[in-house]
Amino acid sequence: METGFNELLQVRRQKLDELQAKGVDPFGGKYEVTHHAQGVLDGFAQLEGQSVSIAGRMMSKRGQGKAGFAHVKDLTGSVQIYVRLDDVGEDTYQLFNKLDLGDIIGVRGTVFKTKMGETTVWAKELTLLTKSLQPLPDKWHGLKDVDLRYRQRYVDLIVNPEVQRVFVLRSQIIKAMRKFLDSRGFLEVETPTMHTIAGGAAARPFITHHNALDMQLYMRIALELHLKRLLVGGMERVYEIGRIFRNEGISTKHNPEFTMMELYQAYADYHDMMKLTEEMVAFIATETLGTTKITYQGQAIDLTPPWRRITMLDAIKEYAKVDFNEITTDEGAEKAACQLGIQVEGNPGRGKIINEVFEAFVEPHLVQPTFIMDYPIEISPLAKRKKDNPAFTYRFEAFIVCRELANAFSELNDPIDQRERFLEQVKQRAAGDDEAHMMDEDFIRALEYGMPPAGGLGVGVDRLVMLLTDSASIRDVILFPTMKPRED
RNA sequence: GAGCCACUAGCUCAGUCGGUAGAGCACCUGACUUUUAAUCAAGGUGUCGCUGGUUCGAGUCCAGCAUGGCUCACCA
Repeated sequence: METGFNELLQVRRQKLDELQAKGVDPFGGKYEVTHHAQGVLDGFAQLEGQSVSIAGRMMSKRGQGKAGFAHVKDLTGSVQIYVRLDDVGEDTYQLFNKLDLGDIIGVRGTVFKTKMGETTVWAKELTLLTKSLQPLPDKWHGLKDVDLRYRQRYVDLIVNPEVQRVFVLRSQIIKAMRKFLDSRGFLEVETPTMHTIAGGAAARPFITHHNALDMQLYMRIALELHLKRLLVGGMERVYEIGRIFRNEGISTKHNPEFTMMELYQAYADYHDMMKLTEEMVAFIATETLGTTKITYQGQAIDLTPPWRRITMLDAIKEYAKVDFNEITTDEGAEKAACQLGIQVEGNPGRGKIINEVFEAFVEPHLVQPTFIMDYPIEISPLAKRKKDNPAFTYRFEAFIVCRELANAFSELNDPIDQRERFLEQVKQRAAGDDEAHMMDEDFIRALEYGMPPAGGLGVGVDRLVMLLTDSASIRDVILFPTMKPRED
């Protein structure tokens, strides 16, 4: 036997050896499952006295000498089994006696209700399907250690039922999103995750290397530029749900890799995108939760369309009592920000100052779903310029519980303007802003072939899942969040 | 990247003034043929995150480091 195990691990390995010595396969094979736990509970009226076979992990055991009870947990829930020496025979009863919490078993038996009124499977046969060699966490307190929960998510899923619920919901949310978009004629596509130019967003990329080509590659930071190339190619409605990677800080709202949905619709504008956003979120909520009225961390949120629409400047006027319509110079903007108590470093310019004022004074109020419209051009290098005010763009972000949920615009399809915007970004990059965009000549060339006017939308899928599952941390909606390795 | 906090048995947690390391669950042995956080009796589990320092003596005090959590910065 291997050494260096603590007593608990040694005992389980010893049991494994004993089972094998008796000819029992502790890591068995196929098992005919006719019912799930919840199905047995729900179907009691029809199933009483009938034979069922279930399989799952034994989570509790109460021996009573020559009989005993246990709970078997599967994907749907857990159901009690009743094992009696008289019914299963000496060998099987010995096996049952030796079972550990965490072992995976198959049980065939008849459905009945105990004296205490619990629907239970009265075992006629019991089969060990997988011996568990590691002890489970405390059956009452579960696994609380957050570090361990994320590192050993498999254990978290076994012992904390609400965790499983979140990830089932996540799957349903994404399914509902696809259903909504497919029904509106959007085509799902896949574009490269490794880019020669990391574009489409302001973010630091991960850098990797291709050996055979001996070249540097970036993990994508957005889906945008490839999807827009597809509009040029004539794919009028496209979307992608995909992983993107940003080499930035980790927090309860940020994981280095996360899931984004982006879509592009030819001949639409950002008003269409607002309508689509609110309808899609409402659809997903209804489909998965059965309602558009939800609670997030104790706050009541109403996702029912239409959502509030307000321009960034009007919102600032409302919450900060400053009208940037009347402040047209960089100097004036800087002065106004100073008066509001915002530190301005360098010469960020009016647009970035407006955005900082917005973040400080408006964002904390955006609890209910709100579209903030018309972002400054300086921070929107891929959005179409407003006809009546070229300092702003046809861009909006959707906010819920003070967080950005979606970002969208009427897409810039003027290649000459786009080149100038990229050049401005390149200048900022040269000045030390390593989150500024890179020049993408091929994207410009694509626009020169002609991209139809279009609306585009990006939705942070993880944040949507957080909202709909009432999760406080992004790590609670990502199965295996990024963690530093621990010295074991 | 900065500040604060946490880290003790497989899990959840106590640990007083610096003086031989504790409980519940889990585990082991026994009793119990409708229990349900089953119960009853008996058993003992440990690199007190790591490395140093102070001290006759450190889980406890001090310093550094690791990992995590929260807040902030960056960002979505």
